[in-house]
Amino acid sequence: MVERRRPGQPAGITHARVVAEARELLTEEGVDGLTMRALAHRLGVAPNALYTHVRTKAQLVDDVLDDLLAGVTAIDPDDPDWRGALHALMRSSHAVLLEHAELVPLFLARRGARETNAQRLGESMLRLLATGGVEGRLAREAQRALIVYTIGSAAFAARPPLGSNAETEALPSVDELTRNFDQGLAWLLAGIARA
Amino acid sequence: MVERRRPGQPAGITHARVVAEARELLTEEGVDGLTMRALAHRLGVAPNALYTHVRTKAQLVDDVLDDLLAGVTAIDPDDPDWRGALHALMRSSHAVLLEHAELVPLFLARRGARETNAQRLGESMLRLLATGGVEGRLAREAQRALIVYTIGSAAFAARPPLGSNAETEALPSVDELTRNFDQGLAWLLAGIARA
DNA sequence: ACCTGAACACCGTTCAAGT
DNA sequence: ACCTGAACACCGTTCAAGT
Repeated sequence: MVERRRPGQPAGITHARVVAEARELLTEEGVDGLTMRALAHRLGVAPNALYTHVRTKAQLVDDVLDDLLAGVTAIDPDDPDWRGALHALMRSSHAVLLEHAELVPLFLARRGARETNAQRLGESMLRLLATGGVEGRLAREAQRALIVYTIGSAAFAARPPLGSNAETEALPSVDELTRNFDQGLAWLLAGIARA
Repeated sequence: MVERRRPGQPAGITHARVVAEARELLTEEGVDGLTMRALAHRLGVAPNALYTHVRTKAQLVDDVLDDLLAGVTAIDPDDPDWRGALHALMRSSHAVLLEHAELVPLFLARRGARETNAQRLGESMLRLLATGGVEGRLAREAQRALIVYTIGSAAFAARPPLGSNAETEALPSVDELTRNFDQGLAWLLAGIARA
């Protein structure tokens, strides 16, 4: 806390630490609490020190999201049960995004932040669709529809912040959100499979 | 411009004017340009004067979105071709949301801003689904899936702001966005109809 | 390269006061 | 009720400088 440091004295900050601390700050204080200044304070550093490790706040948000996507359960992209594997992949993505649902709308707004993990997932999806005979333009559209539905569901599930004035009308549980998600996903996959 | 006004002198501002001006500001300057201060400036008024007509900025955003939804093409909620009518309804919603796509992620984040126009649309959807024999819990889930997909598609289509550093890789046209949207919607409706 | 102090150019919102 | 002036408590980011 009282750590005095003079200019030039390194504080042991890395990009990974910034992202990890951002995630913690996010879960504790919500999306409005995620500010560069609060993040710097947590790391025991001056606000502008962050700019050594991160280009902008928007880029940081992208990095947090992609860090989140690293937690998606791996599947076999050549699983002969392509529809089952695709369902599992999207379900895991949805679950992982729910962890920071508040952040997801920002993700949507930035058109998907094509970072490494997101790209890898996209490729797995195309592989599975190809196994099901869905290829070319149609595969691209199926991929887009699945992504939109999955990210959209997570964003839609974003809880209002704790001190909200919204009627306390028993927000749906994670379980219920997942069941709802599953149902729509099944409809979508059924449509795609018959294409 | 040089209109001097003393405290108490009304400026002819109404809630409707604030919303309308917000929409114009939004199309001209994008979502980052939509600030209370810029909006007040446009209306020739001090920033805090807006708080006579609007409770918070978040509420204003909700109002703008609902104002937007007023533009959705009316359909007959008892159309026997329920699937066609539902498709048309969602397509029109999608088109209208594309007008301020940048704003849509905020809409998602606020869980749908249940204002009057949004409610009316939701009821039409349930009516049409009932005509198709989809009722009760399943109807609720179909409604949710359709809304998530429609709003998600619009949000996903949000153009990066003009001065973006994103590779200028020929962003999809509105026509193409609509075709893509239609394809996924058809899949979803096919799945729902077979439920 | 990595950090600090200070500053710039903003925000949304509130408060007290005037008509 | 409707507006103003002034202020509060913040923001993200940049610049110059120090090691």
